[in-house]
Amino acid sequence: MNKPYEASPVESKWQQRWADAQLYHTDLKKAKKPFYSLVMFPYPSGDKLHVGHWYNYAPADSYARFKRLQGYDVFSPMGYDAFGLPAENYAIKTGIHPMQSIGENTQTMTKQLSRIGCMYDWNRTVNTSTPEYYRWTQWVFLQMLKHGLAYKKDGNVNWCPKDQTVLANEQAQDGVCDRCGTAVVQKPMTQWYWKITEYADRLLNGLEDLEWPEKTKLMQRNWIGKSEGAEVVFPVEASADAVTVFTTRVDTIYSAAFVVLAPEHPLVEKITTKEQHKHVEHYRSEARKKTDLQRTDLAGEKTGVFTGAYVINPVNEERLPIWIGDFVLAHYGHGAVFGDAHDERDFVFAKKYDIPLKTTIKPADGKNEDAIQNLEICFSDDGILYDSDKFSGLTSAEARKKITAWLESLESGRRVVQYRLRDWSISRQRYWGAPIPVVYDPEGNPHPVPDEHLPWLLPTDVEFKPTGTAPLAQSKELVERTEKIFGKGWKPEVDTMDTFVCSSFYYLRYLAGDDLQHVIDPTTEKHWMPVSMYIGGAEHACMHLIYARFVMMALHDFGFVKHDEPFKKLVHQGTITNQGAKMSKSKGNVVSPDAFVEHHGSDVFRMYLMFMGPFTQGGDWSDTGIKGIDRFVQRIYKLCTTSVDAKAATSSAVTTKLHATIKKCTEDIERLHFNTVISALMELLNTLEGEGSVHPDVAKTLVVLLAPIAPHLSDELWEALGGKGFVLEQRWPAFDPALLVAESVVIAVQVNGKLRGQVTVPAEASQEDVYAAALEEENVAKFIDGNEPKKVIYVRGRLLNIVV
RNA sequence: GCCAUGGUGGCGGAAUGGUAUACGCGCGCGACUCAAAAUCGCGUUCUCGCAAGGGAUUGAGGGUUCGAGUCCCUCCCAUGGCACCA
Repeated sequence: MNKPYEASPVESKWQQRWADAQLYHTDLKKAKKPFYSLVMFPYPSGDKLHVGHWYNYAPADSYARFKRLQGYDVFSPMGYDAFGLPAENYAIKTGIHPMQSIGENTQTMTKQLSRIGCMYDWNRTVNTSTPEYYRWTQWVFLQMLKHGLAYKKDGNVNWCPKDQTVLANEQAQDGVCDRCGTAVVQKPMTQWYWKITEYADRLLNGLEDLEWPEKTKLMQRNWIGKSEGAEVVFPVEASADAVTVFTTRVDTIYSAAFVVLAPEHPLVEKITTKEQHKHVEHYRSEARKKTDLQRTDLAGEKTGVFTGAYVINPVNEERLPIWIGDFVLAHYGHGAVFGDAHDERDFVFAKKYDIPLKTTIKPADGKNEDAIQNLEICFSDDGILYDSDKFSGLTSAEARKKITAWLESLESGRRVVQYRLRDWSISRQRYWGAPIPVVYDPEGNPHPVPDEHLPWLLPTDVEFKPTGTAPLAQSKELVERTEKIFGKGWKPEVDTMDTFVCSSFYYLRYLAGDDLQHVIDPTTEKHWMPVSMYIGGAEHACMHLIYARFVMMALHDFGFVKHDEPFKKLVHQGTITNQGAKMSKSKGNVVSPDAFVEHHGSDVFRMYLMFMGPFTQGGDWSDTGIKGIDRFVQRIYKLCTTSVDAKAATSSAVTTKLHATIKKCTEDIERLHFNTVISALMELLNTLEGEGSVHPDVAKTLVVLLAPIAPHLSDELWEALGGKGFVLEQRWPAFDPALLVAESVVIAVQVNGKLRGQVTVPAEASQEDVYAAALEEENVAKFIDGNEPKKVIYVRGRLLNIVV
């Protein structure tokens, strides 16, 4: 009687043996074939790991194990992105210091992570909230400052009234706070910014060579939002002032009918006439009250008011009224546009306010020409110019070039490139983050904290309750420290850094270990970067994944790293939902893996998640079917412990299946299709079970194929089969293409493309042989019905189609 | 509105232009058992037929091809992203 496989004791036994043998410790210096396998590090929350964590980490680990079996020196680290709001909010609620709760959370989380059985090298880990780590966050800031990429600016910032902090544009998409969903308001404030815009072109061009999902690249391209066009200067009538506008359609300039400024535009106050002053002021104060969300609500009608002033169109001296409208964005281009009949939005705006329009572009195909000229419909595509002086008759594309050149010669315009990307605001008025290492002299000028004072410690004598000013402002210790080092009257910066700064270079600090001399030792960086495989959520497409690229490029330019892209290959795992909704604590639909892991073991649970479907697809959670994986594990255990016999013969059918399985597993793990890897192994098991007994070599190969997806079980079986060492120290099997073809094959026989029978022939049979065999088939003969075939198509080893 | 991805049994899903529905779940029948669970065997897209076999079928409709889930066109639906960017 055979014993069933008992996962729990076996799994803890192997986890202990792996740890004792330091099996997952990678010697970075000695590695000959480095493979840097990285998953986005988690926030150490107090909640237990949920199904989503397992769905993310287990397949990533299986891929890393596969690479190790293929002979790579795999480095697979894990750590914690520990600064941030949740710990601080928890502290506000309970009074427990974030340092304490984070410390406890990382401990329990590490324990839970080890239950998955991942090959993490815990000799090198990071916790972004420790002084040893954030001294480097501060160092990066100082480097940015030194190289002119960090600056302080007054301006409107995205402000979350609930979290009482500033948000980066990337964190305030759709006008709501990405943490709590509260509507973001604009608030004037002095903030530190990093000049990510200086890297816009490189961030855009660098995408081309990255093995990233096209979708993600597209999202970054849209976020950077490069657009080429022209700047045109419109002098204000009877004034020395001028309005500069940006346009991508300078070919339409002869049809310009009006100009619209953003309500915040600095010229508004100066140019507004007495008669219009009241209306304009009223409109501006209303605009200020609106949130960004309201202002960008597409359903909302475009509104505006006339300022009473006019500009002169430099190309034809026409007088155009100046309006203000809140659909014009102050921060894009010059916060001003010209309006004309060839833009849908302008067209509607002009009709609403009875501004006279004229057309100067006609469609090349002449379609709807009358309706367009009569201003019944708006033509906004490229076409042919008319009524445009010497440019009449040109196509839009030609006209754009020539008009721009002409404007340049008149000094009334020039070719420019605009980006939608804005500089990264990194200041946060929160406690639980890396302090910005800056101090102010008595005159209020900022000075960097010199490197020798790093880490510039986060003070502990503060209240966590948000008041709208930074919590660090209350720290007596920080003020005393500043005065002691820099002198009387010097004051510390009291803002902390956005946590995305911490995570923008952590992949270097894993490699650096406890190196306190360099952010990363150049030899190690050269050898190990960029990350070979980076796995994480798609929600970071325009945040972490763009910041990390920017910081890597900057560090490259400062001379600290050789590479300028951090992540060569990127994959996003799919999302696991519950009843169609994303799992979240607030919805109360989070599924805990604990009960399943306890009952079936980690291997079964890992495989079950992988068996659900392709890794990048995700899916809706359901536990029906976990039994199927459990049966698979029991059967494979039974086969390897009771049916292995050194005297067993290996049939050619088994050999063919084995090599086909090796091929399938190799290819499908590479493309992260673990679901089909598992079904291929099930098919192989079905074949082997039909054999009675199995040769140890075959069983061992099966176990190695199983190793990436079921690490504990495969080591247990490897040992049971008398294998030496750990299964992970074996080599991934190679398949022999010659053995993929069975001795005899089943050929499908079609008549006129419809399946009418099957014949079994030797693999090397010729078309004639197969055709002859097919005619013997009663059903095939019936459908040919004595007709002479017009055509016979033979696909070797697969199919014969007889056309009559 | 624009862009992207997808739509296959009762369910999760599989399929280099070449036997659609692999693998698994579930379900049905049988074996073992006093019985049940577990396990094992057989069956399981729909439909007509006792059977042999026929017909239909990959969101809908067209097209290319000896042959289309796969390629092309039109449309419908779902999900994700972007969305006053001049």
